[in-house]
Amino acid sequence: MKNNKEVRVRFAPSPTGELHIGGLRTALTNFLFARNKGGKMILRIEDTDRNRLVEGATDRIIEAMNWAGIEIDEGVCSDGGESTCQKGEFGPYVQSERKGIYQKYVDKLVEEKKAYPCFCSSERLEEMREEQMKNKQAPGYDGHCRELSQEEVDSKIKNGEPHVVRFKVSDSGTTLHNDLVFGKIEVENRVLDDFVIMKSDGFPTYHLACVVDDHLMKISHVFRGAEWIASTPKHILLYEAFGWTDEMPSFCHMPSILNKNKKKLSKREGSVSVADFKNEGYPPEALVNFIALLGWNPKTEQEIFSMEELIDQFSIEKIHRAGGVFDLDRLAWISAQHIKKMSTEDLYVQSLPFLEKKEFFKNAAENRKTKDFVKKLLEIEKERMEKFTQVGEKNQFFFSDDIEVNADDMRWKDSKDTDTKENLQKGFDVLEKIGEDDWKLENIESTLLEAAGDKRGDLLFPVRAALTGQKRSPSPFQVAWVLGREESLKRIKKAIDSL
RNA sequence: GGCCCGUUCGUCUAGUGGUUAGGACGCCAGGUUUUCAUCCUGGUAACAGGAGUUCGAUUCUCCUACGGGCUACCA
Repeated sequence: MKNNKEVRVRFAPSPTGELHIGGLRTALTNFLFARNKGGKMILRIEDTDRNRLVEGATDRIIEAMNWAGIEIDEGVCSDGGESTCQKGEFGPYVQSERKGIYQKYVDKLVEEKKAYPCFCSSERLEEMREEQMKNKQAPGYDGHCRELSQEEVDSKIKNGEPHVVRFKVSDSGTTLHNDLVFGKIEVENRVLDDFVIMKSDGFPTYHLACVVDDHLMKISHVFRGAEWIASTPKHILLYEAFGWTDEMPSFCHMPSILNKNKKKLSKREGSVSVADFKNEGYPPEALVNFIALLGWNPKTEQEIFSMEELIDQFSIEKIHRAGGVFDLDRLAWISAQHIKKMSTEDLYVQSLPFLEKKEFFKNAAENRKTKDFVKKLLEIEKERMEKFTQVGEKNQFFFSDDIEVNADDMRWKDSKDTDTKENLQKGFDVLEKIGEDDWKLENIESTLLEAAGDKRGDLLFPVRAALTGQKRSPSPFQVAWVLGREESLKRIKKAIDSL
């Protein structure tokens, strides 16, 4: 690979559904590399399998990438609305719009006898494979149509017989490629069969389309999942057949992402799409951080990264080979770290949609739904949150007007109800002296601590319980601060009266 | 079955021809603390196995095992 070549990488998903976690990793790696090298990031849509198309999938893939903060310089993009657009000089960037281009290149190979039409029925192919399996042979095309005479081919085509085009793979020799992550990978050509490059519906297969496009779009580096390692020799053979080996991109395969039982991540095991994680309330930076660290390591002890830091520190040499297990515990921890670092304003903006879905929030009084109130709540929940879906969940007493609290829950160690009552009254008295304007966290804290003296639990515990109605909760200072003077005093009063 | 790839604590990983094999998550135990959470300290736990090379292998080579991928007119 010439190092003066402009870095151009592409993420090339098929629009068959939501963007998968594995897809996100591929997209992210492409993006990090492009940004690190000052190159271009291209989005190409590979929709040559007409049977698996899912309507709207392209939009959802772009949406997921946007959410994750992966930007596209060229190719298919979102115009901000419902539909997609394309930008760049190497378009179109949607493969179904490039049918004519592929046809031209396939014709060229056929002309040069490097490829040939194949009329074998799927039934025959299936039988052939069964037979091969039975004889413990490697299944593969037997070359049946390789030797068809020109007349036979012409007449079959004239009769409109359906056919595919196969690439002729030599029976001898080996194909070698130097993978940037896995190193030298050598395969004997005889284990490769004459693979299909053009399907009977006139669409190219992945192998052909991807090679033609990567060449025409001047792609410098191909980052893709390890599942493609085995077919890379086919692609190299194609580059050779076209005479494009000089400008062949570097191949860089990424280790697989596995689930707990070390199998390739699949839907059965729970969330696998980026949209799932978004809906579960993980901040995008957290998912990105987590995914970046699966199969890549900065060689330092840093664990928490912003996108900028990832771009800055990315390098291919730090990608490793073994597959990695997707560990939700670790994601949760990384997510908590990101949330802790967020500004309260940012946390508010991101978690509000989740809060608004909750019944306890919908049913709350209007003065508990204000931005001011929610931000105060978030200020104290920031330290306890792993994902946005948890917002308010453990502290619903903030939103409810009649909380119930009983004497047992307010009892500090083995004190008596009369002690509880006394301490609540004491708390009430000192808090009442704080004016509305002075109702600040520091003031509340210092006032209560002063009143408590060296017997903190005796005062603080019942006050906290009276304010929350819960056995566990944030501190009485924080709760009182969020709740406000009036409501706090009201709750303590109510608790006193209940004793 | 064939081909290709991989293998360090349960998980993510660092690392070296001679190290007490390091960090992080999780878990456990302590501490701080009014409870919860945060935070701090400590603990737990790994070089898949076998040969070979070597004075010495976790590190280099080979074999085996295990795991994964591919083996489609899917990508």
